[in-house]
This record gives sequence, C-alpha cells and structure tokens, in this order.
Amino acid sequence: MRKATISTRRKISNAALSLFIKKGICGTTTKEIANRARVSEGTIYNYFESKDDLAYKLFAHYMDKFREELAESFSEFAEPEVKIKCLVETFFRFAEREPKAYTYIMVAHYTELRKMPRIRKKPMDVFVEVVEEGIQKGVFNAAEKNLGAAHVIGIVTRTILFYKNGLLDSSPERIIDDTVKSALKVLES
Amino acid sequence: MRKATISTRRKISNAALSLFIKKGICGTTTKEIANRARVSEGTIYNYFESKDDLAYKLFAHYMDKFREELAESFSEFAEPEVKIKCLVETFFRFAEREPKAYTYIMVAHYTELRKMPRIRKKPMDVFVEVVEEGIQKGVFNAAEKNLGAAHVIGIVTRTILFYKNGLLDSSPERIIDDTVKSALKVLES
Amino acid sequence: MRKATISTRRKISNAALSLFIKKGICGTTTKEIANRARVSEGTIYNYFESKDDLAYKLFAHYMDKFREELAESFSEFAEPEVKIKCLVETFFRFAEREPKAYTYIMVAHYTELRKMPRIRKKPMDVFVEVVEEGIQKGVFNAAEKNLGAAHVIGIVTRTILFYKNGLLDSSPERIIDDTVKSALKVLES
Amino acid sequence: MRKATISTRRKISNAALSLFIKKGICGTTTKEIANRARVSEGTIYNYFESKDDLAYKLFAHYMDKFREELAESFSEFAEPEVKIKCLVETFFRFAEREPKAYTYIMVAHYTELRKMPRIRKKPMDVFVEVVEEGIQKGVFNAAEKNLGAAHVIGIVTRTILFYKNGLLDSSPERIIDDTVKSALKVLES
DNA sequence: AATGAATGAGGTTTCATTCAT
DNA sequence: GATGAATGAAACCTCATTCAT
Repeated sequence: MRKATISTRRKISNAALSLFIKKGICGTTTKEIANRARVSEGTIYNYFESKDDLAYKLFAHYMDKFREELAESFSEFAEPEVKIKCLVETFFRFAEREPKAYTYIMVAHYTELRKMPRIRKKPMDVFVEVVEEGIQKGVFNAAEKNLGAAHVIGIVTRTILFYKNGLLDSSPERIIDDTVKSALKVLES
Repeated sequence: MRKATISTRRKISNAALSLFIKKGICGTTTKEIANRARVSEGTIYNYFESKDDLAYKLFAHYMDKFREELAESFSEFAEPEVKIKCLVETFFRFAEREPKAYTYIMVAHYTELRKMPRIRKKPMDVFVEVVEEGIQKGVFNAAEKNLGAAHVIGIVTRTILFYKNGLLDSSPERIIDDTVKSALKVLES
Repeated sequence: MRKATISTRRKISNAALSLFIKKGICGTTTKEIANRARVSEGTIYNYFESKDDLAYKLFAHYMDKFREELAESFSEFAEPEVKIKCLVETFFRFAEREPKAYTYIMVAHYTELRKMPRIRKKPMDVFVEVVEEGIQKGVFNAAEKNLGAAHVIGIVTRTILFYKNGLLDSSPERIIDDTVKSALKVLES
Repeated sequence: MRKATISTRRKISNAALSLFIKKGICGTTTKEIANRARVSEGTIYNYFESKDDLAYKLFAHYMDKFREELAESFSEFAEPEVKIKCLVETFFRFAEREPKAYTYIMVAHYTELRKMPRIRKKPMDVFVEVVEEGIQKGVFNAAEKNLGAAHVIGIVTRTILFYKNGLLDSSPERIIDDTVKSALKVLES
C-alpha cells in the first residue's frame, strides 16, 4: 500500500457522508455504506463502534472544522462589519467547497441534534460573539446579541438552501454580495 | 365509537406527529405510534397504507394548512410592507399555535422533501409573490424576488428556531416586532 | 327482496370459489371474498365458522355433486364399455359446465386433500367400480382395478387440463371422442 | 464452515422443499423453514430474496432437472415406441428417486404455475416431440400430438399419484410395465 | 342479519452487529 | 486488518376473527 492510498477510515467516512445526506442516518444501512466504500461490512466496526458512532464522529468532525474555519476567517482586530462580511463569505465558501459536509451539518442540526452533547461549541457562537462586539462598540443595534445572530445566520443559511435547490438565478458573487449587504442592513444602527 | 370520541384517525395522526418530530420518521416505530395513540398496531393500517403514507399525509396536510394561513393573512389590497408584516406575524403565530406541526414541516423540509411531489404549492411561494409585487411597485429593491424571499424567510425561521431553543430573552412581542423590522430593512429600497 | 335474489350464502360461496382457484385458499383473504361478494367481512362469519370451514364446505359440496353426477351418468345395466364412455363424457361436461368447481376439486386434491376426512366417497370410486365390473365380466383386462382406473382418470384429467390451457386444437366433440377411445384401448382385452 | 459441510443454501432448499409439499408454499412459514434447516430466519435472506423467490428457484431448478433427465433418457436414434418406454420409466424413476422434488413439481403445476414465466421449456415438451415424431413416422396415430402427449402424461402421472397414495398393490416393476403398455396402446396405430 | 372498526397474533423482511477464518 | 456468513431482535405489515351497533 502506498501512503497516497485513501485510508479505509476515510473511505468509510466519505461513503457514509454521501449516504447520510441522501437518505438520512436512520435510512442508511451499514451494508450500503460498506458497498459504497468498497469495504466489507465488518470492516466498519474496526474503525467505529457503531453506526451511530460513525454518524456522530462525522458530525462532530465537520462541525468543528466549520466552526474553526469561521473563527479563523477574520483578524481579531477587524471592525465588526468586516468580520460579518468575512463570516458570510466563509459560510458560502464552506458550503461550496464541502457541499456534503455542509448539508450534513445543517440536516443533523434539525434531526440528530438531540443526541449531541450540548457542550460543544457551535458555528453559531462565532456569530454571536461578533454581534456582541458590534453592539458594545455601538455599530450594531440589535436588541439582543442572539436575535441579531439569528437574523444573520437565517439570511445566510436560507440563501444557501435556495441556491443549492437551484432557485436563484444570479451569479454566486452577486448572491454573496447581496447577502452580506442584507446581513449588515439588519445589524447596523 | 361515539361521535364525540376523538376520531381514531386523529388519534393516530397526533401520536405520529409528536413522535416524528421527536425521533424522526425513520426513527419512530409503528408500535410506538400505536401505543401513544392507544390503538393496536393493526389499526394504523385501517387508516393509512403504510408508515410512509402516514408521514406524507401528515406533512401535506400541515403544509397546505400553513400555506393557506399565510396566504389569507393579508388583504389583497394591502401595501407590500404591510403584507410582509402580516406574513411574519402569521409565521410566528402558527409556530406558536401549532408547534408540532410547525416543527414537522421544517424538519421534513430538510429530510423527506425529496419524495414530495414538486407540484405542491409551498409556503415559500406566498413570500415570493409578495416580494415580487413589492419589487414591481418599487418599494422593495431585492436583486431578485427569490433572493429577497430567501432572506426574509431565513430571518423568520431561524429566529423561531432560536426562540424555541430558549436562546432569546426578549418577549415574544418584542421579538416579532424586531423580526418584522429586520425583514423590512432587508427588502426596502 | 325477491326470492329470486341470490342468497347471501351463495354470493359468498361463489366469490370464494372464484378466488380460491385463482389465488389458492391460503392466498385468498376474507376481505377479498367479502369485497367480491359485495358483503361485509363480518357477514361471512354468519354463514361459515371460519375461512377453512368455507373452503372445506365448498370442496365437499362440489366433490359430492361431481361424484353423484358421475354415478348417475349411466344405467346400472349398461355394458362396462358404455359406462366408461358415459363417465368420460360426464367428466368433460362437468368440467365445461362448472369450470370453477371442477378446477377447485382438482387443485384441492393436490393441496388441501390432507385435511379431508378420508371416509368421503370420491369420484374416483365410481371409476374403480366400473373397471372392477369390467374385469369380472372379462371385457377389461387391467392387472388390477385401481391401476386401470388410474390410467383412465389420468387420460381424462390431463386432457381437460391441456384443453383448458388452450393446448388442444381439435373440436371438443373430437377430443371427447378420442379420449373415450383411448380409455377403452387401455382397458379392453 | 468446512467445505464438507452441507451448504447453507442446500440446507434451506431441502427444508423448504419438504415443507412446501407438506403444507403448501403459502402455508409454510419462514420460521418453519429456518427451524428445519437449523439456521436463523435472517439467513434465508442471505440466499434468497424472499420466500417466493425461494419457492420459484426451487421449482425452476427441479423442473429443469426433470426435463433434462427425460430428454436424456433415450437415444436420439431409437424408435418412438422405445422412446416412450424410456420416458415412462424415467418418469417413474425420477418420482422414486426424488419423491419430494417430483411432488413439488406436480403440485406447483396446479397452483403456482400462473406466476412462472411461460418461456421455460417443460417436461411435457419432451413427450410432445416424441409423439410428433411417432406420428410422422406412421407408428403412432394420435389425432394431434398434444392430445397424444396429454393421454400418455395423464396415464403416468395419475398412476404415480395412486402409487404414492398406496392405492396400488402390484410391484413397482409390474406397474411400470403395465403403464408402458397402456401408453403404447393409446398411441399405436 | 349485516356491518366494519378494532384487534393482536403472527407473518415476512431488514439490518446492526458479531466472530471464525 | 479484512472478510462476509450468520445471527436474532425488532421492524413493518397482514389478516382471520370478534363484537358493539
């Protein structure tokens, strides 16, 4: 085996991710995962404790990755408006670069969220912090930080959903630009 | 069965709705539905062809109900801004009055949407029409109607999600008021 | 209700007969019987103890009818050859006049025979008696009466099966004639 | 699994065959099959798609085997009378050597025949071809080949049925001999 | 007599997981 | 590590039968 060979663990993860977003976690069988990963069913259990463990590890991994990418998308010293712009752009970029992971995070949010330990820091928290900072500096006027964050996150996620469903005709650049504008309109004093 | 008795069909539907939003469609068993509805498992099949049929009928029913409520929430002759206000308020009211149905619609959107006949008119369409009207009348300046609708719907749905998860401290009236304001900020010229 | 109205019992029997020969007893549901008979499921149990009881009563009824018709098809004083001719012709006529009953008897023979009380006199017995008589009179030379009867019954039943399956081109009269000839060839000294 | 071990597939097939002929396909449960085969119920589905698939595969397998055995029972260059003799003897031998398979073929003929693809070549066809050859050579005088075949097949199958039901007292050799004679009497000019 | 909703035992099938190789 | 046959619990669903009306 060359080291360039895609690891078995990775093959399983990728296969599972594709299937989970297409058919749901519960609706995906280990046999399907094994078939798609070109691996035997038993092999899955050499890497993950159970199907649920696989689903959870996958979720946690991409959740963390996404949050980190958001958190690192702006300089600590940038203005809040600039930070919001960076966050929105990063959101779009992540959705575009890792479409399956993005979808999985979004869907799992609604369905499997219940089982996730609440302690984990979420992408949302990054938005909340920036909004809070903007409010303190007087450049944002949201009634409360969480409400402002909700509005911004809603604008972005729903736009991406529409875009992925082929409901938007404009160019991606244009869409991102307009979405940033909307986000700032909502927040600014 | 006395006629005053809650109909068996309704008992099953209600039980299923509660379970579907708590554990997902696939994660809910017919036995659980039967137990909660206080009927035998076999009885479910006197009213629905299959568990999936039950899930779909439930979805379609509430989807239609929600859309109709939105469509009837404003006078045809109102200003677009007023219509948007009405839509947002009706959204909140529906989510509050029928919390399970609301959640079910939102979740199914993400998961079971695939199997739904695409022909069905959706709540979203009501928003799109109002945004379109506003653009034509020059009071809204969204780049395209679907993008404007996406932003408004995103603001509302995510706010309700935050609210339901106990993340917002303000009073419901205040939240609704701020959300209407955000929606109009995003849309207005 | 006019007395000419077909009795409920008869409606159920006819519906069951049609379905039993098409899908088998086990493969037919009481709901299907009820639907076809234009009767409610519960009504079946006003006339029969169970589905099996219905299937058995139906079988016994037609079995007896068929045997009686065979037994009465010839004069007691006719020659054995003539009796054979009458039996074969009656066999064909019965199969033609009551195709469903005939098929049901034949199929049940192979499948539900097990549960039938062995005491019941069967159509076969009529053949056996005639062959026995012919042997005693020296006009038939079968090694044993049952073997001769087996050959004759086999010739007739298989011919009817072929005929019903559209495998024979000759006219019914010609077929019957040839079949009588074959039966006699097999039996005669 | 050691290779000397009877294959699981074979164990399931044998168990199913025994049960199907005793209780019918519809009347046999997968649990019974599994118990008799000493495997778990789930294992059945590692080898067959469904109970019906199992029933069909079993039927097709033995149907082909039986037809092939019949077709290979005589030399291509033998006289038609000899061929008939061979066919009848092979029929008996097969019924004796593989009593369950024989019964299953006969029963399925009457009951599950409907679902079988009509294309499959049947044992009957071998008889038809030989009868046809005999007619062309002028040694058989059947009115039509299918009718002649029907008579011969009827004689054989019914005799075997009587024999299996203990209705015949003669020795097997004697029965076969008499049956061959009857078959030839029916066919010969 | 007739109905048909309700039942619940039991049928077929699925599938996550194990384990001998 | 990898395999895949075997497992068996549990899922979905069917259906003969009952019973209040």
